[in-house]
Amino acid sequence: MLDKRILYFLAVVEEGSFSAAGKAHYITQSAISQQVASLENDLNIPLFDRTFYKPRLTKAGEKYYTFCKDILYKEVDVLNEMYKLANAEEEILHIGITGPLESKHLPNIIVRYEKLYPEKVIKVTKCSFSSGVDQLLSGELDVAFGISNDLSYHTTIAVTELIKHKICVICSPEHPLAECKSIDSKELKNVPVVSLSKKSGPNFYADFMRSFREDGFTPNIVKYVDNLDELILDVRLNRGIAWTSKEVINETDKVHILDINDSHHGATFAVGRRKRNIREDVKVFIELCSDYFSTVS
Amino acid sequence: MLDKRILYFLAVVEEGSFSAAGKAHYITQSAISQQVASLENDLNIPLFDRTFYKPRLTKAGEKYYTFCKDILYKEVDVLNEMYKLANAEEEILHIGITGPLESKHLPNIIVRYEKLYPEKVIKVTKCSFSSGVDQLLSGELDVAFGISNDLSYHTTIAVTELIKHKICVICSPEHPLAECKSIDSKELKNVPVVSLSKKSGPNFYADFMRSFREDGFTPNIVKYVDNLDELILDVRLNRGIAWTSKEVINETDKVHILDINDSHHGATFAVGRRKRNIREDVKVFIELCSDYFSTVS
DNA sequence: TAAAAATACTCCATAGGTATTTTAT
DNA sequence: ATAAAATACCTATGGAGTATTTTTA
Repeated sequence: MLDKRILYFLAVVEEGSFSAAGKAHYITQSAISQQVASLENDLNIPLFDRTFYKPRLTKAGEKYYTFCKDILYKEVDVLNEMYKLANAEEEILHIGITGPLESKHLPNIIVRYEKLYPEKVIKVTKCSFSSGVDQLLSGELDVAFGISNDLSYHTTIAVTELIKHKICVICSPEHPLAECKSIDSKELKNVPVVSLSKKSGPNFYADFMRSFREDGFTPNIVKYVDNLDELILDVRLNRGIAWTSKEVINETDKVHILDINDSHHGATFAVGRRKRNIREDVKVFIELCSDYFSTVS
Repeated sequence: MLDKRILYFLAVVEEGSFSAAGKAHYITQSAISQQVASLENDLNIPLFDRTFYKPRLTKAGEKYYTFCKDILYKEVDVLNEMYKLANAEEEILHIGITGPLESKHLPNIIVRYEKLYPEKVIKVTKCSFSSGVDQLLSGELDVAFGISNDLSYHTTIAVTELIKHKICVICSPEHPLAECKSIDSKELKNVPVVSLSKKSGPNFYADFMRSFREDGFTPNIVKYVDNLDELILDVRLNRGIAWTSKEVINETDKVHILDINDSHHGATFAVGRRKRNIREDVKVFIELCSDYFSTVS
C-alpha cells in the first residue's frame, strides 16, 4: 500500500508520459503532473528529466522505480500470507482448571469437543480462581473453570453455571468431630479452621466470610493456604477443619466429611469466557460443558 | 514514501493505542481510527483485535507491521543513495565530430577543458551532420560539431559559430582543371561533380543546391557520398570535382585546390548543444571552442 | 472514574479538474 | 500541426475535527 503518488510515478515510467499515466489511472495529465511534482518535492530529489518531449527517469528516479516495483512485488506475497493468516482459525483451545472437579470430568468433555474440532490442540493450565480470571481477561485462556462468584465479578466475562457445590466441613479422622456425621454451624464457632487465602480468589473469600456472618459467628481461622491440595493436606495433618464441597473430596484424601445442617455457605461451579471472544469453538465448548453437567448431577 | 495510513498503523502498534498514535502525529484519535479502519478495509484484512481495552495486532497485522517497518528501514538507504545520485554530476562529456577540422583542433580544446574538469571522461563519436543533430536531440551527445545551418535547423539546439569555411573546389591532379589556380563558377557548369548526399545533412544539401541556383546553373552531379573521406577519395579517383572548404583538406589528400571567384557557396563551422541541457561544463566547453577558434582564424 | 475506541456529523485542505500557455517533435 | 507538460485557477472529495456513546479497566 504505497502512497498514491508513487503509483502515479510508476505509471508515468511505464506509460512513458504524464498524459498516458493519467489515462491509465482515469485522471487528467494535470493531476499526474501535480502529484508527481509533489512527490519529488517531498523527496527533495527530481525523478524525471523534463527537458525532453517526454519525461525521462533521472538516475535517482531509476533507483526509486526499482525500489518501488520491488515493494509492489513483495507486497503481493505478503498480502497473500496475511490473507491466509486472517482466515486460519486459531488452532489452540486454552483451558484453565482449578481443582479436582475438572480432573474428574474434563476428559469426558474434551472427548466430545475433539469430535467436533479434530484439528484443534487443547492446552490445559492449572490456575487459581483469581489467576484464571486474569488469564481470561488477558486472553491467555479461552475458557476458565472456577467459582461462579469470582468469574462473575468481571463484567467482561460470560459465566455459565454448571453445578452447585454441596458444602460440607472436612476434618482429620483424628479430630474429635470425626465422630459426627453432621453438625450445626454454631458448634464450629471456636474450632480452628484452615481457609483458602484471599489471594486465591478475592470474591470467593469475601463470599466465604459473608456466609459466616450470616451463620452468626466469626470463624477461628488459624491458617491460610493458596489451593485445595494444601487445604486438604493441612486438614489431614489436623491443623484445623475446613469448609469445602463434597464434589472435590476423594476417598484417597482420607478426611472425614461432615454435613452442615444450617449453613449459609454455598458456591457454584462454573465456566467462564471473555464475552467478546468471538470464537465459535469456545462457545461450543461451553455448551458441551453445560450439557455434560446437566446430566451429571 | 508509504501511504499515510500505514504510518498511522505503525504508530498505533508502537504507541500501543489509537489515541497515543494520534498524539504522536498531532491529530485526533478519531482520525487515526478512521484511517486505520480504511486501510484494513482496503486490505480486506483486520490488523487489530479490538476486543481488548487496547488494540492488539492480529497475526496478519504482525506480518504487515514487519513488512512495513522493513520497507521504512530500506527506504532510508535508498533515499540516501538517490540523494548521492542526484547530486553527483554526470562524469562523461559526449562529443560528436564530423570531419578533419575537429581532428586537427579538438585536442587543443580538450586539453583546456580537462584542466577545468579533471574528473570528467570524454567520449568522442564520429557522426554525420544529421546524425550529430539527432544524437544531440536524443541526448546521446552533449555537444556536436558540424555545419551551422544543419545545427540551426532545430530550434532546440543552441548553435555557436566558430569559423567560416573558405569554400573551394577540389579536383584530381589528373583533372584538366588542375592547371588553374582559380576559376569562375559558370565554367564548372557541365563538369562532373561528386557531392555529399542529402542524407548526410539535409540542410547542408539544401543550402548547397540553393547556392548553385544563385550561381546560375545546375551542377552535373554524378555521384553522392555520405562523408568527406569518400568525397576526397572519389575526387582523387577523378570521378568528378567537389565543392568543399580549404580547412578540411590536407597535403596528404593529394588533391588540387581551386579558388572560386564568384561563388555564393558558404558554410560556417559550428558547435551545437541542446538548449535545455543545463550542464555547466557543456556550456564552458563551448565557450572554450569559441575562444579557441577566435584566435585560430 | 478514567481512558480508550467507534461513530455520526461537520468542515476545510488538498487531490483532481478546467483552461491556457509553452515547448518539443 | 500535434502532442506533451506546466501552471493558474477552480471544484469537490475525503482527511481530519467535534461531540457523543459504548466499553474496558
